[in-house]
Amino acid sequence: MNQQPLFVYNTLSRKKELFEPIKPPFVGMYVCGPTVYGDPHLGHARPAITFDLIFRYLTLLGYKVRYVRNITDVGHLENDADQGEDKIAKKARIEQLEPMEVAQYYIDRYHFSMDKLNVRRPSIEPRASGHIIEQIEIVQKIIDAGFGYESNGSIYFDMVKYNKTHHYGKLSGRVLDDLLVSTRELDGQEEKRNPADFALWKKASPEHIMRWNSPWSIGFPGWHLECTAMSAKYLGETFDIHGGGMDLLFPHHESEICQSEIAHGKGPAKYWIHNNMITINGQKMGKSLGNFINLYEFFEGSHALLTQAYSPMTIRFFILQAHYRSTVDFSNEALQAAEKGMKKLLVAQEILPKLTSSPTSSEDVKGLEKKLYEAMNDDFNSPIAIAHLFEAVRIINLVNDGKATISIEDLELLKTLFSDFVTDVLGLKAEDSTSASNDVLDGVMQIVIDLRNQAKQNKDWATADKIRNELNALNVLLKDTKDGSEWRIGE
RNA sequence: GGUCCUGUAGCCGAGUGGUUAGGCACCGGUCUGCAAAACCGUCUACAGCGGUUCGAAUCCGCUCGGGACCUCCA
Repeated sequence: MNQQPLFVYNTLSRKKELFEPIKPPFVGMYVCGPTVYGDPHLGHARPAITFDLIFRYLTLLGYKVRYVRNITDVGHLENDADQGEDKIAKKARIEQLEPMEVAQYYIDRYHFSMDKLNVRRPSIEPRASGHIIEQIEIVQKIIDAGFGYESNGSIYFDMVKYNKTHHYGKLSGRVLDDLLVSTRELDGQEEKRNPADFALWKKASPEHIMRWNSPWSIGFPGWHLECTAMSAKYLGETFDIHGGGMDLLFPHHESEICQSEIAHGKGPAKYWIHNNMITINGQKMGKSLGNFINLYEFFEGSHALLTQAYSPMTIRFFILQAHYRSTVDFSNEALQAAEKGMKKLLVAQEILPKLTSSPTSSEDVKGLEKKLYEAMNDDFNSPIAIAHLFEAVRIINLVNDGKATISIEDLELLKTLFSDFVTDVLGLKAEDSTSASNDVLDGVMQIVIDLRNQAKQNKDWATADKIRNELNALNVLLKDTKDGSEWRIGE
């Protein structure tokens, strides 16, 4: 385990801070998960992979991480946080399904895609609909404290009152007075004392099918409430890391802070970490823009913007090649470059166990180890870590070609580094187990290679090339070396 | 309009006030029957204009461009 200090960028302070868990070696991390009313798309992959990286790296460092990522299956409304139809209920109405049928269907689709991307499942994946009681309790606490008021059966958070005693906007930098001026007019605003107030509990209209009993009305919880309730339940009232996409910074996370400050008397998280967005041709993916590509389409290449299919690992590598706080612009060229680079890395990892050691090393593996930890300790800088891993790739290939030597200690260290960083932290793995060893296939390939070698000895290049080309067409690659021909499956 | 981020070579993408990021592509070389792979090497950069400094792509200002949030979106 590495003992160098870890620095993380905290959105609260807008700078990198030394990471010190509240109760080491335990780390509590809460990340806002998907609202399950549609297929997971590239935008869902970014936070999932970002916080998977953080989860995995903290684990490598020896922390005992409890990672909670919720599923929003109620309360997230169309058009406005306080108005409009519930997203899941709307889908259910359109497709004539139970709301929970819709949620389950898309949860399964989400899990399938995340598993493909080799995103580790969180420690706990709570659903908002399963925590209505906890949410009602928080609303009651806020009312009791005098910061929630009832209006026509709905409960709202009194922002103006809050701002007098607390610092509203500490996370997003928003100023309440500006919001009061710029908030646009919406239906139903007359229930609120102030347009900036947000809903804690909404009374259900007659057609609203997802509804629960509460002290105030039959209704449903406000969107921001679930994260406050579930994070406190599983991680405590103040925990280490709260994560999510930058688009959630305002108003969602800002509102969470308000709720937590009143209900618990303190902010929910010590470190706030936000991943940036993915853009397509320089523009954010968005429903209204109609330019978002779902992950199934990526895996199959079935979208007009895609010139080919991209494997889950390619997408993962592509995302990790940029720092999580930068926007990543999607393009076929960038994805193809990522695909090739990743294969180079993974092929080197396959070669690694076959290397032989020498009495001395001509390459600096220990320096590499230091650089890898330094990169990750600097706010999880995966692109730098990957750049250093390509240095390791060069060493592996040099040793494999007999152009460099490596000691037994360095070889073992190199294996450890690949296992720790490529497999465990970056979560990269070879795809398509079709290349898994298979005695029959090995035997057949040996026969084919022997036949081709005979042709080569007879200088029958036509036959030798024919065999190689046709194997190529089957995605079997031949590589002629001094010691004979090697083969592997894959481009 | 308000708040904030950003502009790096053909493409993608790191970065520090003074020393090669890295990947993909291109070109040349080694190797090979020819390839592929690998390795070696070359070549394209820091939006523009000022300022601070011995020195700035890196700090400051302005201009131009791109983006995010303020509405649902990860």
